[in-house]
Amino acid sequence: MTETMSRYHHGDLRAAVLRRAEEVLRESGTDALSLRGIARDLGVSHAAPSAHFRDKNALFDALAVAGFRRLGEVMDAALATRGSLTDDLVAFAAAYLDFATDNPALLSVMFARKHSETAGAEIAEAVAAAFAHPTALLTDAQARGEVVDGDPEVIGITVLAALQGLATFVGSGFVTPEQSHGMVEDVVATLMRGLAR
Amino acid sequence: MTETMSRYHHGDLRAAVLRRAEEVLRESGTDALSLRGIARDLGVSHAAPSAHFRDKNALFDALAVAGFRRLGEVMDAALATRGSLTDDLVAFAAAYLDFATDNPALLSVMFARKHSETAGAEIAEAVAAAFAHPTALLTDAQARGEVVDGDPEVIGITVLAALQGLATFVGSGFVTPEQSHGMVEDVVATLMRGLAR
DNA sequence: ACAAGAATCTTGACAATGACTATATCGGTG
DNA sequence: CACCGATATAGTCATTGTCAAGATTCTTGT
Repeated sequence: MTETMSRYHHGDLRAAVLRRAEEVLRESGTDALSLRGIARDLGVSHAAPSAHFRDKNALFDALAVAGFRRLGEVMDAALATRGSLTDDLVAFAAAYLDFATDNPALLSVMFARKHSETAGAEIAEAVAAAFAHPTALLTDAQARGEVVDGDPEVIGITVLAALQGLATFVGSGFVTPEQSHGMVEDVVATLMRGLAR
Repeated sequence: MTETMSRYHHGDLRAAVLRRAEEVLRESGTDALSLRGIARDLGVSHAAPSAHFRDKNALFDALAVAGFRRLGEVMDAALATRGSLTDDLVAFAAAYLDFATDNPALLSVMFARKHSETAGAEIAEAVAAAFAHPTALLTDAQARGEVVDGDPEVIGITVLAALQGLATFVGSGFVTPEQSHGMVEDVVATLMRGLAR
């Protein structure tokens, strides 16, 4: 599985393309990403990736799926050891923001608005899987009576939206990663207590 | 001021370019936006826009500034008539989400992570101006004792992040505009009451 | 009024990219 | 072992962003 690097002109492209694409995304941003550039970096011909990705959008779709898978793993890891609900939420939020800080370009690709219809379903599945753990965290707490009654969908989306919004602010530079790190606990506390006095 | 359409080959480009760019953004999305295409649509030579926008990024920067200006106007209008804090927040949130629904591509340009350093300051200024009204809404309420004590920065960012996150979900199709519309009141209520029981 | 200079627009060119077609090579299967 | 699909290559094309001169319009100082 890991023995064939590129003896000939064959190998496990697709995986290599995805890996390299994520690297470029992390190191140089979205618009530094080109199919030809990746092919060049991997030592294959400029049209080789087209055998695995019909389109550049297909590559973006695959990157989005992979991104949500990894984000899901990160959040699962953060929620492996359970404490109080607040502690769990802080850990979850910190993990989300760390991911956003480390992969800002990937995150914006994940939430881009141009996924093909066919890939949309696959992405939606990956999203559901990624957010399954955190939403379960809330619905469980709701079942135990630690969280307000109400549509779990609304509650979950509100929390996730707050984190994604903060991640967007970090990604666009309006909030520094340090600021976001320092704010996580207070933001979660604000979400828990609510605004009203 | 509005008399010179384009008798000759001169006119008020820059404004025309910005206007057309926003149209393309709204109608066809970000990657359908090309300098040459805009020039073509406006009947000028392909390099004409370069006199007003050094770079394609410079155009994006200008679009971001214009976007935050318009977003600020929209929010100001929504907060023109004040009611209860909750009502005001709902009106504000609805206006934000309407803007996001009507201009998804523009919103992603506004929060893109590649603003030149020089333009960064101008954008930051526009952002501050746009969010001045909503944040004042919260700090005023805080001063009147209607909102929890605590760092106003954190409280404001939490609310704005929740809206921006929801806007992102709408923009990427994970939440439909209808759903977001139906959720606004509940989301604001959730933010007001908090999660904890 | 008018010449000088700045601002704006045009034309031409170039390299890079995404996408397409035709062709060659590899791997597995009957 | 021949066949065929999957995979990779080479070649080509239109489009795009960017740059460099050069032309045209507007402004400004005198």
